[in-house]
Amino acid sequence: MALFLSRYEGRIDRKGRVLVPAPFRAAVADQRFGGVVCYPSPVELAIEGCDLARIELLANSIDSLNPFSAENGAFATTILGKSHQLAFDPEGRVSLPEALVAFAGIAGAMWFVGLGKTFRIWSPERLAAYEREAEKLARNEAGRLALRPQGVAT
Amino acid sequence: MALFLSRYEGRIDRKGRVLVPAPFRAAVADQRFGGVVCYPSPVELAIEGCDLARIELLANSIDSLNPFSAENGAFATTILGKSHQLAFDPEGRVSLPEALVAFAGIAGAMWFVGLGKTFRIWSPERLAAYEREAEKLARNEAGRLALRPQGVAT
DNA sequence: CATTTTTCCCCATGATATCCCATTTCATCC
DNA sequence: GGATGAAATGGGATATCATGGGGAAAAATG
Repeated sequence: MALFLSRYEGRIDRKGRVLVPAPFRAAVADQRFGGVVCYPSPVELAIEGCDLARIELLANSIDSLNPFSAENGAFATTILGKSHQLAFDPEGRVSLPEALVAFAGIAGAMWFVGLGKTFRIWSPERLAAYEREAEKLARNEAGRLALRPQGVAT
Repeated sequence: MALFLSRYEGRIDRKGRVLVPAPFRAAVADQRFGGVVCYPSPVELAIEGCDLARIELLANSIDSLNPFSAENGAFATTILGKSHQLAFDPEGRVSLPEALVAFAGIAGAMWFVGLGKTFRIWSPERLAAYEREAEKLARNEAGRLALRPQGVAT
């Protein structure tokens, strides 16, 4: 599965296209699907993205609940139902759906922030505000994070 | 098995046809049957759809219950007995059976919502109402959803 | 078996998204 | 510091998708 690191500035051109940072493209280059999947973050006012394999994993995890349970429907509708499979054009650009751009409050500029298995796309203002809080939290909680060897890789 | 993501608006034309969103058609393009299977959702007032392979999986699951149990008959009658195999016309349209349209309360416009292995077709009003509840539920239960590596792929 | 009705195939048109190429910018190496 | 290659940007051309409707084949009906 892909690994997204570091951060890069992005910009919407006048045709609605956004160049995905080259290192993020390289992270998904060896996959069946040449592109990324984006959806509104369930916890922040930002777009979240990952590779298709992770979304398939999520779909399988949801499906392994009772297929007709209320939780199943709720998760699937709020995440999978708002996901967009975005293919790269030959130059590595995608067109971000209007709904996601509006959700994240993006107008022109944006930041791609790598989070490992996923990444987020933030409006510059919201990222700045978020980071002030995130740094405090990370400093306080850093002692709790355990590195756990992976038995099953994905 | 097919993966259905995102959401798309649909519409019944004056000949009773509905264009299935191109990405949903692509999701089932490599299957034996060029089309989808639709049935009334057992839990919501919406049409539910999937590819033929999933219905076969469901039929097998039901069959592995006691063949003469009450549950067996109930599932089979309410889902399999009300399923319709809908083939695409050359333009990718299907004609939704009147019974399903009436069940979902659809009159003209509708929304196709991807749920991963399946999708739902909602009347706009009912989808809006459902989503208000679904988002609450998803937020409350989000911590419970673990990404689980898949032992058995489908 | 004839007639009516329905279904499905086929084509035309318009809108949209994608591809493709030209140009510019940036980073790296010599 | 100049040269080279990769990456980014912009915009015209093209293919794909959506939509509407005529007409033939199949099915249902009397």
